[in-house]
Amino acid sequence: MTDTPGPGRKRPTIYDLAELAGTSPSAVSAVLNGSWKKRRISEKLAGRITALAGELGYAVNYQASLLRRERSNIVGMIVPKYDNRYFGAMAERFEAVARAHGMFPVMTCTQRDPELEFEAARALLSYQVDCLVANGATDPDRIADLCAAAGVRVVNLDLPGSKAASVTSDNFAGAKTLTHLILDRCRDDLGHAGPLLFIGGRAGDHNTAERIGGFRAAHAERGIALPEEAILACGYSPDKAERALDARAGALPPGLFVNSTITLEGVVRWLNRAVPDHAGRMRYGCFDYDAFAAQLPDNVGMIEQDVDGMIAKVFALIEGGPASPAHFRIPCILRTPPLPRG
Amino acid sequence: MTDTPGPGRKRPTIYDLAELAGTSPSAVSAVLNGSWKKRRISEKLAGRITALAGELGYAVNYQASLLRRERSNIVGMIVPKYDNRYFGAMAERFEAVARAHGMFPVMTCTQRDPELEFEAARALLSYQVDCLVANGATDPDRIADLCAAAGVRVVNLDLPGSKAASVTSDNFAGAKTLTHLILDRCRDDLGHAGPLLFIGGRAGDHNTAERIGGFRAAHAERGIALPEEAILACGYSPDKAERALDARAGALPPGLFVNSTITLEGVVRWLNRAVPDHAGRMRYGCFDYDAFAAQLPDNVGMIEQDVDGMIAKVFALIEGGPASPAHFRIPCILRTPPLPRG
DNA sequence: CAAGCTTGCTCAATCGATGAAGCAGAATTG
DNA sequence: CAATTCTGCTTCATCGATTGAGCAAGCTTG
Repeated sequence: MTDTPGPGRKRPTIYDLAELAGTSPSAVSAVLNGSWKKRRISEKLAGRITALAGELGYAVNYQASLLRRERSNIVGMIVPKYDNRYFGAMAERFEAVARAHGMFPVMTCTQRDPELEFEAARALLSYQVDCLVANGATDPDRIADLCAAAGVRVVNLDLPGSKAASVTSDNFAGAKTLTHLILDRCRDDLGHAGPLLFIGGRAGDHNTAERIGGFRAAHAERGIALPEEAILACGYSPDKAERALDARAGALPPGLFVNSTITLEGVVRWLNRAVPDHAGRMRYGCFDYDAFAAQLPDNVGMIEQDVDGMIAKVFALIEGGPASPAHFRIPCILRTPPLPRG
Repeated sequence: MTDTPGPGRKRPTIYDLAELAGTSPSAVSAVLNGSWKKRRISEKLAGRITALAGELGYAVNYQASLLRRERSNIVGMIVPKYDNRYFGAMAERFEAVARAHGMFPVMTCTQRDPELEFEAARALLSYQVDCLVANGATDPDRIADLCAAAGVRVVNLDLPGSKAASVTSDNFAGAKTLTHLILDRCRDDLGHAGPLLFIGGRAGDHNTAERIGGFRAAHAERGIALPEEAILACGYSPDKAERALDARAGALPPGLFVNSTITLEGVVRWLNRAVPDHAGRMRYGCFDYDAFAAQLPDNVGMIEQDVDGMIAKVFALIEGGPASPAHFRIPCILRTPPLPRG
């Protein structure tokens, strides 16, 4: 295909192609961007140019192309992390759906750093995104202000903001459902009436707060009093969970609501270490999904966030008319083990 | 900060700022891109322009800026998938290191589709990447040709190619080490001399082939004969593993080499279903890492690929001089359970 | 066969940022 | 005080693709 490939070569431009084909740059441009029929370029010339472009490995310069167009068709998303199932799936789904809508997705990972978050948003604006998805942004309203000044639409994802439309999981409802399930199983399998222990996350965290709300609501609906010590918002990491459990006074209730698989990792480690005979004598559920964690014998259910549903809603908002700062809560999916255990 | 934010606004340009500040566009440009000292713009004017830019939420138009510069400082990477730990970690690490090197990372996910792979590479070229990382590309040489024509450097990652430098895990050595470990534990804990069963992956797959090579080599080093049926390259998915195990004739050897955590999921499911009393009577290892899988009682070790090391090598190649199509194999990390089991 | 339409192109302005070259006016020097 | 240097700007061409306007040749039509 390529003549004599080698580094240090200049990328061919429409001017190069025009000279080689003995025609004008605008004819080349029209042929290569598909507007040639409209611009009455003959099939013959079009064929010649296309073939030449193929030979030279021509690729448009978007920098030049987009400078001239008024819409870029680029959708940007900032993401806190990739290396966990939830945000990884978000990133992947976002890409696929953007492409299906004829847009070009650009993502950037902010490492949960609020300053980087803002800089990343500005960088994406500089790439002339038509639209920005602020995924898990700690200060979405600051980003919304920036985008408003640039006339760029924003949608918040995973964490809500007040200045743009927001799509999140229905953390409250999901947590309430899961809490009821764990309470049911504690009662049926172990004869334990509650309350459960909530572990993991940060109380200041919006989603954790909503989940704690659901956790409390489920207890309230059953008339179970919930002492303050029943909420251990000790952070997410396995180590923090282990240390929090070590530091806890009093007997461990046999029912646990674990706020993420990361935390569950610490919980399992702690159980294996500190409660040698725990097998079969605990019931827990986790707000997050992991295939191996789902197979742990005393795990009675996991909440999986509906990533596809959330991304679909995001694109509906992007395509839809002028966005009001509404908050859409997407129901979560409860995953229970295939067979009942005893 | 912003006056009256609202959609449909035009992004401010240096021309807008120049008019508002009563100065020329090039002064504004110089101030905003930091070259103002060199261009002898007064501190006073610089301050005025900077303040104005802040007020209006100005962000450079990279399309225009990059069109004028000769290097873009954009590094592109194509990735097969995000939603697994390995490629998720790759993506995240790639971003972080690119930023640390003062480059802007752009990634695009190819869904393991060879055609999309090529199109994605072309799209990244259109974004004027200075350098492209072809991660897990099924046809890296085709991409290398395309890039050579554009004078863009390529580095292959995870899967090697012949026309550009390649960085992969040392799959052979990793698999050999893991095989020896499993054989040791089979002998010591269960009195089983081998051979093991290899399960998962596709034999045509470069990395699987290398791992099978390591698996064979370990057996050969111990003088253990390895029948053909000991290699079950049945694909990666849990279902395929389950079905392959169902279809297998003869007794299951007590030692397994599992080629990925995805496959392990199926293996564990099958064991739970088809071998009720398997606990404590099996030893297996997995070429891949997952925190929960690591806690499975009969799992004697997992191979974690050294993502940080691989990405570091990739950037060393990017920064380094003219790249020869050498193949660098990065050693894997063996992760064994913290406490010996019996 | 002149007037008008169609076909198949080319011309030239434009998008926003950049930076070499240039140009007043002030400051310094001999 | 003329010559030179320095300061602090401005002017303008440029990057590559796009697109409205224009133009020459060929074809219709009355």
